[in-house]
Amino acid sequence: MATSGPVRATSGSPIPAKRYTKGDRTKERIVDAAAELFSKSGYLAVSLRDIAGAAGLTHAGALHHFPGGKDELLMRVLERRDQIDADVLFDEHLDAWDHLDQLLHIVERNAMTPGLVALYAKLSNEASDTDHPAHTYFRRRYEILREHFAGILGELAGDRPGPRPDPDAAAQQLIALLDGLQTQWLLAPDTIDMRGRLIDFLALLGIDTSRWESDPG
Amino acid sequence: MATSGPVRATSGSPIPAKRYTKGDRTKERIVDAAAELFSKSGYLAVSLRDIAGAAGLTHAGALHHFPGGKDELLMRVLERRDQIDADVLFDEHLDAWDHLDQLLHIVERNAMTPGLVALYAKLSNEASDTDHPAHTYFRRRYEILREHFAGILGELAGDRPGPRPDPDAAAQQLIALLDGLQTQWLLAPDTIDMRGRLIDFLALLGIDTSRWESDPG
DNA sequence: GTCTATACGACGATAGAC
DNA sequence: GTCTATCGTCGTATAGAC
Repeated sequence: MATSGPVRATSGSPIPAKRYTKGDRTKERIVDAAAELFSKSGYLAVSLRDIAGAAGLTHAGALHHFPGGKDELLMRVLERRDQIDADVLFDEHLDAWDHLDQLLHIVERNAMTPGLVALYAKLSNEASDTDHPAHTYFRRRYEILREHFAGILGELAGDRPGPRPDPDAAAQQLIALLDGLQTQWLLAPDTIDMRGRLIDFLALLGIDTSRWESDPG
Repeated sequence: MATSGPVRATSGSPIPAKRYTKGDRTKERIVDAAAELFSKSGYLAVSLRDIAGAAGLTHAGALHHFPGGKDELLMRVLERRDQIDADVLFDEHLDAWDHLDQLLHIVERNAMTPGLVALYAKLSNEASDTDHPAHTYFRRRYEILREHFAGILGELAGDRPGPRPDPDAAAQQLIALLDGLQTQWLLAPDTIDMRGRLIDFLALLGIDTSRWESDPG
């Protein structure tokens, strides 16, 4: 970190905050277009030419900004979305109950953005191949989520009597339930109430779910 | 069904059990190759030329036997595998406890065939697109599974006291858990004990899991 | 009925001109 | 920074040899 600044001694201009070049704006346009098209049609059905066209250039032009090609573009879309969730999930000022509230909110929002949910669902399974471009990304993602929910569930389990289930195992189950519900919901949206099944599961864990009993207002 | 037999009157030979033509054998070789390649690399990464090559002919030759192309080949692979599971899952001579035993066995077998598990996991999420070749297949598959486990869980819930959860909702949760555990297990096999987490969940439902307490012998 | 040869359009990707 | 041109591969389709 100590060497990140410009150090050219002979030049009078230290190359300062030349933020937001034309290329940066183009990059953003491309990622915007990619996010919208991926959300609507998934990853595989969208071509680089489609994305570039929606952003107003050719596919070769887009490749100049994202040398990694379609894969890199995908990662940028994922990271941007993840940042939003991370901000609400990992707010350290919140307690365990607030964190569960946030989870409920994310589930409710997901139910309104099937495109992006489908993208994540497809990718998290494609990425099981070790050499998939998003493999380490998803491995790490699940690791973090598991740790996060294990902490929350462990905290809440302390509130009540009875046998104490392993919080890490419960976190694995919770995440698995969320993913699996999405699979069924994407296939047949009308038959699956993701929010309801999540609350059911929390109740099975012995958590007081009365605060979420009625439908979201 | 009444018209399935040969009816040629003038010929002395009624074209009887001329089973297993050369084409049938070729068909089988192609499906075998497709199953192996799909299991190893998924559906999308495998080309029709790869499959045909592994079966010893050109891609055009394979298209003669499967005019539906790659899609039809996929369905044949899925149907063949499903037949095996269906035989053990839907045996009407078994009671609810036996059915859960069968489920445990399938989970244990799955833990030894990651390729095929990965194929199913990827496909069931790809197939969320309405026009995917396997969409209706998976929709129906989940419908059947849900009905199956709802019956089992409803039966077992009757055995014990306390509040009666909706069997259909519990079945959705059970299937979701199985799918979601697979996703995590495929990404990081060492960190996930699918059998253990399944038993945990059954215990949460109030089912006596003492019969599965120790590791499989 | 079984299969090869060949061609089409679209894809991801690269090289090099402007 | 963006383009055109080009490559190899994909799924698919058709004609015709055997």
